[in-house]
Amino acid sequence: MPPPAVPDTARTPRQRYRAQVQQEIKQAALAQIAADGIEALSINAIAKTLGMSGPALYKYFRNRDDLLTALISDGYEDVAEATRTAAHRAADASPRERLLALAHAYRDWALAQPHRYLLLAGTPAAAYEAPAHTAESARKALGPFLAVLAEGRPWPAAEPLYDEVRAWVAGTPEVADWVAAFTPVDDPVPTLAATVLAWTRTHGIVSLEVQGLYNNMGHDPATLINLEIGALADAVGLPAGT
Amino acid sequence: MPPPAVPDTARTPRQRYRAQVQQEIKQAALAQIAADGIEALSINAIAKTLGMSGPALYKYFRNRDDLLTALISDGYEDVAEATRTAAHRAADASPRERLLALAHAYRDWALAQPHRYLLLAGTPAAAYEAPAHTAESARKALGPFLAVLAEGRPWPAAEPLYDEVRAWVAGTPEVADWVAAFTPVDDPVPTLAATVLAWTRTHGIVSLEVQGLYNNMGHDPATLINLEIGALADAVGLPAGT
DNA sequence: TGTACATCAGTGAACGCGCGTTCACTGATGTAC
DNA sequence: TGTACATCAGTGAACGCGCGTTCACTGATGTAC
Repeated sequence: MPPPAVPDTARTPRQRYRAQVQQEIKQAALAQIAADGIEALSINAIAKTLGMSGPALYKYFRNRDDLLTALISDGYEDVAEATRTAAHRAADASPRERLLALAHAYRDWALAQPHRYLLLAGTPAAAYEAPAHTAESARKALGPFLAVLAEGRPWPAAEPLYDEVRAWVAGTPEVADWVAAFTPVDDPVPTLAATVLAWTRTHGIVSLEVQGLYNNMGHDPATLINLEIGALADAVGLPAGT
Repeated sequence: MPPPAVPDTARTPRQRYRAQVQQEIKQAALAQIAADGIEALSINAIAKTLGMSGPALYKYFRNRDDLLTALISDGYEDVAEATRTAAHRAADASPRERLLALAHAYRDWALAQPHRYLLLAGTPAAAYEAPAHTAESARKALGPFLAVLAEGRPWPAAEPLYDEVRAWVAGTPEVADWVAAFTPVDDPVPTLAATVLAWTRTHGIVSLEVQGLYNNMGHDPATLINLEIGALADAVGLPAGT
């Protein structure tokens, strides 16, 4: 896990220093979660590993919940970047292959840092209330799926789902904007529905794998990705040739 | 949530009393988890709600981890019973409808008690080590799926998965026994593979729903179940007529 | 270039808290004869 | 039926612990003139 770059918005030395310490705190927090789970996340323990006193962290985060929120936001950004990168890297492949590449990128991200994946998709922390921008962050990660699936055609069996998605789009303009940002498709409904399906299938596989529930079952989850996402690509008629 | 019956193995009054208090402790623990999340599970707090002193609980569970283990085991038993019940209730329906009934039963169980579902399929507790019988418990919940899916035929696209599952069955005799216990099928491989797929698809939908990640998306997860599990039923050729 | 002031990172002491767990005990319930 | 003993549920005191968070402070860094 490479240390995240300090944003360029930090102009003055003090701002840059501040941003850097903030990153160090988050890294230490992630290391702690990776080692002992989310319930072990402790302001005091983080401070100790950084060689600071506990109260010093309050100069950087208002409280424990704030820190947790930052970690989750970062996670969404990071997985979104992972899928975006995969999309760029596979830009020349067939739509079918691009879709598979996205699903595998999602899985690879989760496997490389399971504790972060569980931060986003595990048991929601009771005290933690998802901030309003969570939905938007999730959309970012799914955007590349939209762009690929726009090249498919409607799947007749999914008609009941289309009806529901149609009402959703009609009622929430930002969703239509989101689709438009990723693809200039006429009717966003089949594309959106297919994206929900791709997300659901990928998540189903990845979360069972990350949680260890596939243990002692003899299959490779990558095979499941190929099968399930491949079947979805076929269902919506994504071209497989170059 | 009806109070679980005290097992009949408790013969003497003392044993019956003991078993009953043990159930009450577990119920109080679940209530606590439901209210404040798993990290709020506390021996002392449970004792307080039951009007006992903290140390008294140590007469019933060796420690906090033991209690957690019991809750998880109970959860597996309970969801297994839910799918079994659904299987019996739908015994006269077509195989396709029976499969859908199982998936909906699994979802309904999870929605009725999300905190318990997350105990089984959420973020694994760091300190908690899954006991050896977890895999066996999970199998019980999936057994009814096996029984229905045995009535399907191989799905050509799933061939790569079959290869992996074949090796798994060959290497672990108890899996073959498990299949045999639920259905007298000749070649267990396609049935097992289909069961893994049914589980994965159902879990993908249910876990996103329970974790609230479908929030502000306008679809009914039940529609997704029908679509995804229906598509699987079609892929393996489960008869739809009566 | 030097001085006066403002900003702000970080400290150390202190707060009240609830946690899991142990221990020696009391007193009620059950058992053997 | 009565007595002696064993079992065992439950208590209260005590342990050491680490937690999140507040507060008044020091001292270094940056800014204005």
